[in-house]
Amino acid sequence: MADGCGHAHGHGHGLSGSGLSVALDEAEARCREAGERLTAPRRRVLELLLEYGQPTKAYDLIAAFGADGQSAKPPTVYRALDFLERIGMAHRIASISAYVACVRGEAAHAAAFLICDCCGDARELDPPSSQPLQAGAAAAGYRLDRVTIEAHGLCGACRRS
Amino acid sequence: MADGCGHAHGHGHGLSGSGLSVALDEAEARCREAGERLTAPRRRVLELLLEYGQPTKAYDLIAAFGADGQSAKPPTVYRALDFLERIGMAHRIASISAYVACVRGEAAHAAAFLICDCCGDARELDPPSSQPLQAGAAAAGYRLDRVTIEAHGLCGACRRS
DNA sequence: TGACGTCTGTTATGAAATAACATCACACCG
DNA sequence: CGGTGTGATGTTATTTCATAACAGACGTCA
Repeated sequence: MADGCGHAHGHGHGLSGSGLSVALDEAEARCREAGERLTAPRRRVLELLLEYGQPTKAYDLIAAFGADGQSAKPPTVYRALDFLERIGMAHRIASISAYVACVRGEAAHAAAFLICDCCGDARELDPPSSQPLQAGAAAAGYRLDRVTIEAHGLCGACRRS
Repeated sequence: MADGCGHAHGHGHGLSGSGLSVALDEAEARCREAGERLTAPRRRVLELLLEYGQPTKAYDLIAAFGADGQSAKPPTVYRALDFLERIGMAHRIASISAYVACVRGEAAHAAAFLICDCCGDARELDPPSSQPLQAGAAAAGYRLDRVTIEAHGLCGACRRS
């Protein structure tokens, strides 16, 4: 978490309790529909991401993976993250090397993030129309596959303090 | 360079010879105007980026840094990259952990990239209007600072082969 | 000329991600 | 039911990417 601004961080918007269970069960159902399996490690990583509700480092997930305080091995978590990303239940925010859960119902989709450089929190937006970008891509001969927008700045809470 | 598509890569658009010298001299002039110094390591890193003309890994720059085949130490290159990025003469493309020179005349600016997942080449576009994004940010209470768009896909050459 | 800010050189370490391979679980089909 | 193939996991090790920390050099401006 980028710091240096002297105020409380970690504003909590994560799921817990029944909200978490429900979200996980829905995720499992969505996977089944898509012919995919939400296996134990995948489910566990998704659970952690949903609990945290903010961009989380892969190694934090690795450290928190075991219910008993045991770490996972890196590939376990990275593979789960790849899976979740592939089916659109998580995103990687490359500019901060972190991962967030995504509750949108779509498979891998374009994503836009507002990222607070102070508290490290992020908010996912509906991406603005990619039409101008598509036009630019076509003009350059490119065929686009996936687009990510990462917008850095300060969130309201950090801006005011 | 992401590969696996069985055809030639490394389509060459880099600077060399007098074009390179001119670009470097211009860069030096622009720095001076801005009250910044294009010191030797900074100039060398910019030179390498301009020569390559495509996204380049930091450690490739490190390896190529010395004219005599000697490597630089990582901080030397990372500091130069930070500087070049700060004044808008280079960009980091986070999704592929690579760096590119930028010849636009503006200080640190929003950037949009088309990135070919096959040959690893990238093209910088004028970013589409950030207005919808700014609106979303304002609604969420964010004040934006810098925005990067990274669009992955296939370039014309790779798509056809 | 001396004090300050900035940049550099260097050593060392930390953080992020993947390679490679053996093993396991499951669906499908004969 | 048992074989077969595909995909997922467990495990060890390594690679790749980036920064911390500190000493010394350089320029500049009072």
